Amino acid sequence: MPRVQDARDNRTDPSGTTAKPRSRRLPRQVRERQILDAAVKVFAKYGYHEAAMDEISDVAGISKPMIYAYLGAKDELFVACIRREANRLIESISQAVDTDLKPDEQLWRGLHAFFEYVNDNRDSWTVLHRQASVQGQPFTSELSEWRDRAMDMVAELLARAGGSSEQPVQLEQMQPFAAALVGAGESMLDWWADHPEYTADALSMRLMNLVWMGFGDMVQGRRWKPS
Amino acid sequence: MPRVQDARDNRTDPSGTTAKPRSRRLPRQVRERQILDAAVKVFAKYGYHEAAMDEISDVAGISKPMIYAYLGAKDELFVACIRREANRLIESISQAVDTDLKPDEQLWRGLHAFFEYVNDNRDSWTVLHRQASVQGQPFTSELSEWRDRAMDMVAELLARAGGSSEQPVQLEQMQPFAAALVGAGESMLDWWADHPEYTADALSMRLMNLVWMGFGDMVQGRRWKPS
DNA sequence: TCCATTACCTACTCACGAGTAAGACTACTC
DNA sequence: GAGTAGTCTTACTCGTGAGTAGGTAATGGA
Repeated sequence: MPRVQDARDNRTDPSGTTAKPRSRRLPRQVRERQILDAAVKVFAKYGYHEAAMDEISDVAGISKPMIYAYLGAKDELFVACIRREANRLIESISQAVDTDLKPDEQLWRGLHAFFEYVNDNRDSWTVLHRQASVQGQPFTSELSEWRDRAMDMVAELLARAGGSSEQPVQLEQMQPFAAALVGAGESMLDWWADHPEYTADALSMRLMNLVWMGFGDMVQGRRWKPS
Repeated sequence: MPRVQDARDNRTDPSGTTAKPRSRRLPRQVRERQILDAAVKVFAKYGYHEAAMDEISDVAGISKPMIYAYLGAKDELFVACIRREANRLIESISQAVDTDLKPDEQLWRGLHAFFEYVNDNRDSWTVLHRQASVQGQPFTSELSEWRDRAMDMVAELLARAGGSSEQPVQLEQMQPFAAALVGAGESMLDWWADHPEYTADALSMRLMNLVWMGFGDMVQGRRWKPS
């Protein structure tokens, strides 16, 4: 007769097949990080709706009520993910951009940092980008907010590039261009996923050429190069 | 005592509050169109998962089993929407592009047609674009397929623009640029939703300037104009 | 060694929504 | 006017998964 009663205690699991032996009694802070890590992974894999809280708790190596206790309901958890990952991404990019550099160089550094971050943090990016659609209201604002922040950063960068001290460019004027640029980057990233033979370097260089030189110049063989 | 028994017959509904008096016994073809119209509307409003079959049937003015009888399960219905709307969009654009024109002019017409289509068919566009994320497997292929078709169209256009008859450009080379361009358009469109004061004309012109002249040129005051 | 606190669990409930069974009604044909 | 094909409905089932009730057990301080 197979062990029926109480075979659930993974501390004594003899098979070694249990995915993650749960470490016991860790401080809240540590657990919260583990939960967020797991949530990002699972949300990236399935998207918000298909992601099951049960799976997140599994991956985190903890039971479901802990998630609710520490980070709240599913949508709150999702918002927490967005917040953390958005901050990380924006942080990475703004660190790469030195405002003392020439405008084109700034743009180049920014783009490059963007591509590198995404390359190194696929799940993070997927959660931020692939989920932008979920329109179920509660966290929609949170999602568009991070996007706006990113957009503003780019718009500012473009405004610095386009204006002089005598004749500054309206930040607003730059907004549609910023939108286009961010979207172009995102889309190229998607395309990259199916063509991994390219490097982050090569792709960000192409994007830089497209937005800085324009296709008209490129057709004639002119290229942008980092100084 | 309020009417409890059999108050459901909307043919005799006296209140006038019934949303849509159901027209009765229409041929299959007509119903299918109505269902697809309703589905596009509801999918656009809520996204795939949040959209309820019950609501679609309501909006279509028909009962739920009819949807299953005519167009199959939810995912099949969704695929049918994607297919129809993608065809309409691509049709619109390719009609606008006359391959006899100069390459930049072709590009301009294409962009313009794109912006106009989306302006006139918000729901259609939303379903195609905002849902690209849903990774739940069944119809993912359908979704990426239409995107690939769009991308190929653009890549071809760019290849024609960039190559000469002696030295043709590899279609493949154009792919990352096509991706960037499509993404830029999509993103600008999103931005547009929050800034309706712009016209389709103004925005497509900006995008054209960005991708054809490049930001470097634009900073110096050079602009692209339609001939 | 007792108590309070904090970490942690199993085993539920309960709503929602996809999908269906079973048949009614209409219109057309022969 | 009986049969048949196609339209259309109500009223269900039933799985799934978010969220919770109600506890146990480890830890650290008094």
